[in-house]
Amino acid sequence: MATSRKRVGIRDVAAAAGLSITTVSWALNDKGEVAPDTRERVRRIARELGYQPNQAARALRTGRTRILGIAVAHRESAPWEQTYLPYYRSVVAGAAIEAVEHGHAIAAIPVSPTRGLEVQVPCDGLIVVDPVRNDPILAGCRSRGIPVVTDGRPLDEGYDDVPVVTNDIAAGMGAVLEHLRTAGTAHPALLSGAEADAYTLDTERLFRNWCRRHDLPGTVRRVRAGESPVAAAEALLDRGVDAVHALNETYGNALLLAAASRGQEVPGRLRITMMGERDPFAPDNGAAYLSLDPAAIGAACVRALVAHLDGAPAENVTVPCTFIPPGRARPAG
Amino acid sequence: MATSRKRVGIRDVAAAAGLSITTVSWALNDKGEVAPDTRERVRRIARELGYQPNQAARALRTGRTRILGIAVAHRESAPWEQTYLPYYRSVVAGAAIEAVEHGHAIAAIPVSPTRGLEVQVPCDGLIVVDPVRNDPILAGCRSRGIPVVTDGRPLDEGYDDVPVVTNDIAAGMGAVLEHLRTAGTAHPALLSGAEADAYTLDTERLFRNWCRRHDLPGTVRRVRAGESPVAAAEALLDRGVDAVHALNETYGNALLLAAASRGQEVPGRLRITMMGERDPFAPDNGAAYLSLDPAAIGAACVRALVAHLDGAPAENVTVPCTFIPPGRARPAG
DNA sequence: CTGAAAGCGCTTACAG
DNA sequence: CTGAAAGCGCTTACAG
Repeated sequence: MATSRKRVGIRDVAAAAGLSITTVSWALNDKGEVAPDTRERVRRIARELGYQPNQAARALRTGRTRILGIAVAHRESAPWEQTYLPYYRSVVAGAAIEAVEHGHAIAAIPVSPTRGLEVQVPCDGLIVVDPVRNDPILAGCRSRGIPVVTDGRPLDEGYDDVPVVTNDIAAGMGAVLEHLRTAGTAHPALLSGAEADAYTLDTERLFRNWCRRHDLPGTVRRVRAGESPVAAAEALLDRGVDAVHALNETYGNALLLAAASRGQEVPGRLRITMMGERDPFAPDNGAAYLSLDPAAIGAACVRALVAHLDGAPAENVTVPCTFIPPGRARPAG
Repeated sequence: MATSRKRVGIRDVAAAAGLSITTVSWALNDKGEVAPDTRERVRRIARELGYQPNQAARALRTGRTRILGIAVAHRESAPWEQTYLPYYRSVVAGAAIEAVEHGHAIAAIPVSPTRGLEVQVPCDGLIVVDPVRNDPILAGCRSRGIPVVTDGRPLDEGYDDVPVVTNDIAAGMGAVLEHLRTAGTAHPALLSGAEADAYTLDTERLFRNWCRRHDLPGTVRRVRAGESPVAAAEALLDRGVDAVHALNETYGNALLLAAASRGQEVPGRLRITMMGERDPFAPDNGAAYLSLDPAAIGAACVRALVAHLDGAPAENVTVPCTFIPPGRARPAG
């Protein structure tokens, strides 16, 4: 028998059940008033026929696609691949898993640095990761009326109505700096980046304020675009610092490498801390970690965006980070 | 002036240009025959009005959504978070970037282990990562006629028409085992996993065959579901092996941890190799890496799927992996 | 070269 | 409780 390869639609279900498509739609979507046994019968037939509603048609009709986009602001910048990508990947993974719980899916939205946002994907709202100064993505969403949630505070004016999910950098940096102070640092430093996002700026500000408060000579060194993180780390160590916090794992690993090449033991005369995800099964490398939990951030972004789409007022969320001192995972002895 | 918040549609563009929507659609999509200056004028007006075509309507009409789904087979298994997730994340990232080049977007498709595939996202095709035995996702796509590309060979029968993208495990394991043989191993081992996918099975087979060929006592130890990788690694080291290859970074790191707790130097009496992405800026940990390049895999999957959707015959792709001996990234001296 | 009209597959007032 | 019909915003034969 030549089974037609055409997809079964709501009409086919209606015909098989001897009902109108209205009743089928209502029975399947728990809308309107349908006799209980009719509802059951329709569902059974739909299942037997393998009916899958055409989501494009549904989206056209209802105006909701149940797709949430996720976009990274400084996607095309040179250091992105090594530094921000792992974080971004984890945010996406966390968002994707959480989205399922709310009946949504996550789509990665391409952002062209030249042409800006090109939302060819029909999505109900957008998660913008690490917005930068004069962010073209935020501007694009604003002008098109696309609901937005950001991971990281927008730096531009006029986005007070946007729900923001942030890492608790203040508490996290507090833990890091307290750790360094307890270890007796006399010359702390920060290996920072050139990207102008709230995370970078806040980290630098918190570091500087803390140094001022404790009357310590704090050095902030930014890895320039295109510069090797290892070269920057070596330059920093040559200035005689005794404790360095790194903005991300790439910079932190570069510091470890630079320290090793100079024979500086970590943690010893030199302390290294970094933002990053510590693999609990990896051997100790001497560094302390400030774990950001990007998957939790992604999940929080989804919850905030779904609530926003449902008309809830914008509410900001702060996700705690965890300080992991060196040697935590090393087994006793 | 009370600017209506309604989205501007093709009708608005047509009205502003004094043309029919047909001409507007053709001018914007480079279809049909439109006078060159008419085309330009339409485009300018569309730009001025900020017209963004409704993708749901377009998808309903054309039957193509320009969305590619990506799903992981054993998503819900317990060890997934630690072992497969990083790989999967990188595949998704690579796929997302490549998809842009082809005018498509990537959507993460949720897979319920109980209810199987629930494609609520309207996608033109699906990338299935690491299909397992009796894979419900593949079966779901088959029955619904959704075009598929897999990362990793399907284990089930009847998917000969599916394009497959694979890591060149054979060459990669060849490099790993040659490295171990040169180092003089007398008792090699493999720390493997319980997941029945082609990658795991092929790795085990290649290892066993090689041991047989070289007349060496090869030990294969599988980390059981729920078992601590570190405990498994310790149990393996207690059997007096002198070289271990780990299926992934989690297991590799567990081996490093177990070796450290036993005071076994790596690489020394004990050699450790693992599949995984070596951070070029991380200090040497003594292990050798077989780098899989998951981002390249993701990109290759997208290219294969797009070609498949365009009617090209199924063609398999093998992505090379790179062997990185220990100490590669350590600076001289 | 341009336009009027059909229709993609749904959901949802509205009428019985 | 059920059905006939409108319409979401596009693309595309078809007719001029």
